[in-house]
Amino acid sequence: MPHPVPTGREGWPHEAAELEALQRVLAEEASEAPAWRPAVSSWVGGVFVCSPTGLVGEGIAGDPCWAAAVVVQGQRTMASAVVRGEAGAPYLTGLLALREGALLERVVHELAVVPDVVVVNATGRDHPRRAGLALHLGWVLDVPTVGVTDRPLIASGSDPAPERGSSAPLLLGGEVVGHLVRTRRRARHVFVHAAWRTDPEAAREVVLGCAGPSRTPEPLRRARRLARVERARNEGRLPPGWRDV
DNA sequence: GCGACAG
DNA sequence: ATCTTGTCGC
Repeated sequence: MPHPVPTGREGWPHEAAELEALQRVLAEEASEAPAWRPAVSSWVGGVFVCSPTGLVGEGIAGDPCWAAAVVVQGQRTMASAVVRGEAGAPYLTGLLALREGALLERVVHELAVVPDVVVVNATGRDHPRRAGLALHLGWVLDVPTVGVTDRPLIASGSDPAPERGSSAPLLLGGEVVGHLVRTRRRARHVFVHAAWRTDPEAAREVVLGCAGPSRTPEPLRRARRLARVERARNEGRLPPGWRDV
């Protein structure tokens, strides 16, 4: 039987209490959603949001923000989009969706193609209500997602071996919610999060499958680059003689 | 009560 | 998130 769809399908509540209630529902739906498995040559999306140069701390609602999305297959960028928007709220732990969610959805909808899976700079199951922004975005878009962050939210794990490709489980209570993954030899590992329709193993495969020479997975690295270049343009900081590539 | 705490 | 970009070196 059909699930009751929460909040009249808004997707991105404006109030903390409403978001928290939605997150509890999403955590439940994520367990019931059909599992997705990465294919050999998936079209992998990456999305990234950046804030104004010089902003420190959590910011406020209305802060200008830049969001970019790219779709990569192999080494090639197949599509990209970048938008300027406003933060929906300050950054508050566990409520990142309030600040960035709507803007992320917007930039993905600007893409000319639909990626098979999207790598999001946020957590997934590693969250107080088991529904971080990466998972939430996948639910809104109806596209599988994986989270990649520099640190965990509330989960933990031990250091993987120093060679590229090694990993260690990311644990929350007794549950594996992702992996610590070494994407580059001797570089600090990244935290890889199971999110919308992805389990920890699928998430790990997606990240290693799209990892290039850099520590940051290629789709995410390219989206970050694009967002920051757009920010520089808007702030009038483009280096003299700058050419896009 | 205090600190920690995705971006 | 931001501070910092490409560059030289292990």
